Parts: sequence; C-alpha cells; structure tokens
Amino acid sequence: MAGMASKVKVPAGVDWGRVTGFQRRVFEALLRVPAGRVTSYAALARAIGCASPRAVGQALRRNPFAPVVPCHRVVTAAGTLGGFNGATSGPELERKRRLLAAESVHFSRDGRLAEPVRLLAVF
DNA sequence: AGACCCGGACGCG
DNA sequence: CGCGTCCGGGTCT
Repeated sequence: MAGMASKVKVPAGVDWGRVTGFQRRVFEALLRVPAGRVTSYAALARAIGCASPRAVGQALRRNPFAPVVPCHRVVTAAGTLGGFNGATSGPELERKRRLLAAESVHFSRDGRLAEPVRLLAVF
C-alpha cells in the first residue's frame, strides 16, 4: 500500500508530476501543518528523514504551489521568520509575516515568534 | 562537476 | 549572549 502515511487530501491544482520526489515529500509533510500553527525547517526535515534543513529550505523556495502548499508556515528553529520567495529580508519577508498574521501567528518586535507554543516540533 | 541555498549546531570570545 | 565556522542534502547550470 503506497502513500498510506498521510490522510491529507491533495488540494486541487497540485500536480506532483511537476516536482522532484524530495520536494513532494516536503510538500506532503507540510500539508499536515494547519493554519494557526507553524513548523521549522529542521522539524520538517526530521519528519521526512532528511538531515539537512537547508535542503528543505531549498525545496520550499521553489514551491510552485504556494500558497496552497503553505510554505509560509515554516520558520527557523529559533523562531525567527526565516526566508520567503528567495529573500531573507525586505518586502518578501513582510509578505510572509502578513500571511502568518492572517492566521493569528504573530512575531514580537525582536523578530521572534510571539507564542512559541504555536511551533510544532513534531507532527 | 561546481556553485548555490528560505538552516542549524557547535565552538569560542 | 553574539559571533564565526563548518556541516549538510538537494537542485540548478
């Protein structure tokens, strides 16, 4: 029985044929993170058995299904925003912050997650 | 084959 | 506590 690990329904418009196997694993795992919660690159990597959080960031950067595949729900393990759409600061990051704010995920003035409890270490 | 990348852990000052 | 350093896996050229 292949693909039984996840019960998450694949949203319309998402075509796994357009991405690599690794990207698919990342995206499928990410689809389990609900609005109002976030996860980290490291946690996401762990969830799919990958030792390189950076490789996950790489996959998310090239996410062709945003925002259906919610790559904006991935922050750094330290609770800072991380990157978005190839940028680690500037307007793009502001966009990411606003997407999260719309899901009741807020950041303090020091740039860290206001409510760390919202970060799923495992999922 | 080489460079690049949306991170993270660790070591030091 | 804040920095520098190295490691890591995957993808693009």
